[in-house]
Amino acid sequence: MKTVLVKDLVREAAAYAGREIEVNGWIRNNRDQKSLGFIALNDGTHYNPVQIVYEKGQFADYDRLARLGVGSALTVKGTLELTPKAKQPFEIKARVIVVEGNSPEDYPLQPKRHSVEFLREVAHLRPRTNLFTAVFRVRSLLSYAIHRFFQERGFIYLHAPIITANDTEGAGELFRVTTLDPLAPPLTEDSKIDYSADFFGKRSNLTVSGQLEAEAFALAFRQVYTFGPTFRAENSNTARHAAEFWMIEPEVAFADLSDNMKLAEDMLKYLIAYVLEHAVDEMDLFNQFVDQGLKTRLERVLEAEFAHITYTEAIEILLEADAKFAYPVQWGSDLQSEHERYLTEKTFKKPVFITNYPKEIKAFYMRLNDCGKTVAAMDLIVPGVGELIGGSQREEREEMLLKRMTEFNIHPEELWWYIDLRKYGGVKHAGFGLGLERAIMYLTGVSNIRDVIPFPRTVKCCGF
RNA sequence: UCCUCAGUAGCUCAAUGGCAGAGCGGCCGGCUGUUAACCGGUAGGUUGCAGGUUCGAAUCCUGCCUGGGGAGCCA
Repeated sequence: MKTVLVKDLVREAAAYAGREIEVNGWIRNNRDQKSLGFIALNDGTHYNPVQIVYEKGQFADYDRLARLGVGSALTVKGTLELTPKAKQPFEIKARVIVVEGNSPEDYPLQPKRHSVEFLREVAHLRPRTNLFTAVFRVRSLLSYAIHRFFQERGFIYLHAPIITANDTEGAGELFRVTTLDPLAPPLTEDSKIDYSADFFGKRSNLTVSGQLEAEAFALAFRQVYTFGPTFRAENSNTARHAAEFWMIEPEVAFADLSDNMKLAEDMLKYLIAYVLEHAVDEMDLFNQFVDQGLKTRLERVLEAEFAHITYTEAIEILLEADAKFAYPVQWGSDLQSEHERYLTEKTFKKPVFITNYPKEIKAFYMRLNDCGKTVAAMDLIVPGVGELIGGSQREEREEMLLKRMTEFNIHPEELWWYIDLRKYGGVKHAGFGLGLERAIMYLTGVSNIRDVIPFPRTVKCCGF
């Protein structure tokens, strides 16, 4: 007999009504009475478990079935019966129950609410809980939706390298990649580590961004995006930072900053709509147990035009704000978390693009505006999460790029190929970075990044 | 890295200087088709670790460890 998946039963229960079927899965809950018992069995294909009914008259080993623990794996053969008056739309009246894998009484998950902190300690079992089932199904759906969005628009998917020797971007601390013996590395004449003897013949590290490589491909394919793991060795201990996370970085040739923002807004709305449509049960769970304003907020975002303000306007709003900030507001300083939160949660109550930041507080590759004081950068900040997207129009003028690199103390010879892109058919182009995990947090209301990554890597934490 | 709060049964928590407890889960029993079922019984503790104050410490003090929240940095 072919095993039927619960997701198919849910979709066309009537077609299976009265028929003998086989299902298998793991026990979420098992309760027995004098003459019959009920098992909630989750087979991994659907948010909801299927109810298995077993009757004493049918099973010689009824007492043993009644004692099966949560987490046990079963194969069940029986008849599907529609139960329109009950909480569940259908159930399976069992004829045969085979115990595939027992789960003893020390199984950590109970049929009750657990704290997310406890569940992090059993990261190998937490995907069997309602919350994490929902989170990781949404993570998968969202990843697919991201590919769909870009592929539908003709973007080329670029696999940017994971190991690089670009030591110049300054986006956080780097994880060194080396095959040298840490106890006895080869030394140069002046007693420094001789990286010319290392695997790549130079210092190398895990990527902190695929953007520079994406620019090269954008100037060949016009529209590209990267989607892959990114690594930062920053000693930051917050609910929004991980050492290993996934980033999406579109890059578009012949595009300026306003094209860039249009793309970001279209993308975010597409992703929200996709998840609301394809993860109905999961979104209901988040809305009920995690963040009660979630669905309403996301639905409003779909209809709203995102706000657009310049950095200078943001400073003016904050200076006039009726709020006390721990950090002073002044033109030239970067916006603090509290400032961003005020703008997106109090002033606008929706996503806000902030553009044209002072050149001193942004990266060297961002295009200098005509005023000479600001660069064509944009950050998208959203309620609850803060910065979700950071991007810019890139500096396509070779002379200007070299000048900016000098200001940032970056040696041109280390990025000779990046400068070449300006020399040979350089055009205006723009792109941005979206943190996948931040997007999941925004879409689910889950407030800790460790709870949207299957096996999170953070400072002092690399278990599993 | 800084600030801050917490750590008591498998889980969630109570006990604030004087006998270490409850709910859930586990185990045993009962039960009308249950829905995180319900009812009864029962087992389960080096109160994070080390030291100190005290007649007496889960409770007060010091150090360390672990975790949460916030900040910096950023996505």
